[in-house]
Amino acid sequence: MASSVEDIRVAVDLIVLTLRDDALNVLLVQRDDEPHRGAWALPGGFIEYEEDLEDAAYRVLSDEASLGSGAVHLEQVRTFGTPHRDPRARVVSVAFMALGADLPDPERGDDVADARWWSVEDLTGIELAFDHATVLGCAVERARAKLEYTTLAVTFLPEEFTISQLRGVYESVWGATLDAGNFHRKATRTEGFLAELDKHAAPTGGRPARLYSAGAGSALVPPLLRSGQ
Amino acid sequence: MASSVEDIRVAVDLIVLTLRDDALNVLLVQRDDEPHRGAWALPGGFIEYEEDLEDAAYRVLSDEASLGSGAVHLEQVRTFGTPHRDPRARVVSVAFMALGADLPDPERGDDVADARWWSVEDLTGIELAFDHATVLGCAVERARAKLEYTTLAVTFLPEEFTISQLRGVYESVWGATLDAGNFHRKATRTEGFLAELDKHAAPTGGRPARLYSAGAGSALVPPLLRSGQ
DNA sequence: GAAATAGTGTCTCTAAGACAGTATATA
DNA sequence: TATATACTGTCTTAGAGACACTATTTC
Repeated sequence: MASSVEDIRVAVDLIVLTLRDDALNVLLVQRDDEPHRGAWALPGGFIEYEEDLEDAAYRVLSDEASLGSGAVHLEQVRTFGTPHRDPRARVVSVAFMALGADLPDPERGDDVADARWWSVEDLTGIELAFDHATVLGCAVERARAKLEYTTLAVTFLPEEFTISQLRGVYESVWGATLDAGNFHRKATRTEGFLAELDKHAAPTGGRPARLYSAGAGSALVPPLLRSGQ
Repeated sequence: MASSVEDIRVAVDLIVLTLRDDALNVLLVQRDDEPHRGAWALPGGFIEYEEDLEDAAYRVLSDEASLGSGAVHLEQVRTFGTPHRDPRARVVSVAFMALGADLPDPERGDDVADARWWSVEDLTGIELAFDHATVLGCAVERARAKLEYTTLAVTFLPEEFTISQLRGVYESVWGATLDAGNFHRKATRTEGFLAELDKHAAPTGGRPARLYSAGAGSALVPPLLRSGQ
């Protein structure tokens, strides 16, 4: 039987990123079915006929990752649709990146043998199902790049945070060390990045740090570039 | 009859951009069928079962826009898939942006009443078919942003070009005026942007300009920011 | 010669990086 | 007191913007 356009399926794949122990982590599920049974994969699922792409992404987040929509920033990354990327059928998959703070350990969802957080760094060498290594790499690079010229870093932090925590986001995601003093000046003097609160964090063996929340802006002008490090 | 996932179709839409008379132009086709008969739309088409997304984009470029693949830079922008964006069926459309130099006037393709270049600026106020105004806006903003931190501007120019022509690309796409002297210094001293040729352009009433070709780099470090204008 | 376009020099100002110094907590 | 963390000040340097100046062509 010749396959035709009616056999093309549309899916969403999710790259759920959070910080755990100062390392960028991604949520993967272990496949319970062929193909790639037992391999780790990005959570994903087919879209329904009357469902927006974003809604499908939130549904997968809830079903496969047991994460509510409240605490995450969701953003489309790219669409992957090369024939035979899924051996069963032609699947065109829209990749979404979801960023959140302190995301919980996932419960095991449907059609999934296991689900857990992986440090992105530890994943080099581990083979993922389908083309998910490419998809993951694409999303991680997007996140790294967007820290430079947007306020995206705050989505990895709780509502209230310190400058040190914010610097920790940059250091963890970029895998670089930043000068604490210079970062402090840059973060506090870039308009729209932060909103200063009249509160301080509980001290951790030193001077208590002032708390901030996310500012009104979304662009960082001028940007906070990696290159100069 | 209830619609199901078998009725979802995947398409590509093309935002073909070039410069004509120092203005950013986009190629639009006039629809010959309902819905939106007579309205102007982005060229697009459904993907085939064994066809990569990029290949489908090149096919549409050739069929509907009568443009070969040689002279364009093709890049995925975003995927649009909100239900009812096409009233006939559920269509998930992957938007591709195609940039080229001196693209010719299109011949009229199949299923199309007319096809022509529009100045992007002149299009404000004109209603496009489907959600194509949003798609176009998304692509134009992407192109504008990528001029800042990539060498994408050279894709709007022929193989050999002058610094003035390159500055003209920035000025046309951004709709801004740049200082000629400062731009010259920035362009020639940013590593990887340009390759100096041992040739000069024919003079146009002044000192003949040196010719350059695209350099080996794709990133502009440090970037050439709009914000400071 | 004037006019037009190309390209360079120079001054100022912003902001990044290096790093020393100060502030405020705990032990 | 020492130590740890948070923050601020200062110096140097890179690079952007403003703009004057020189270079090379056509008319």
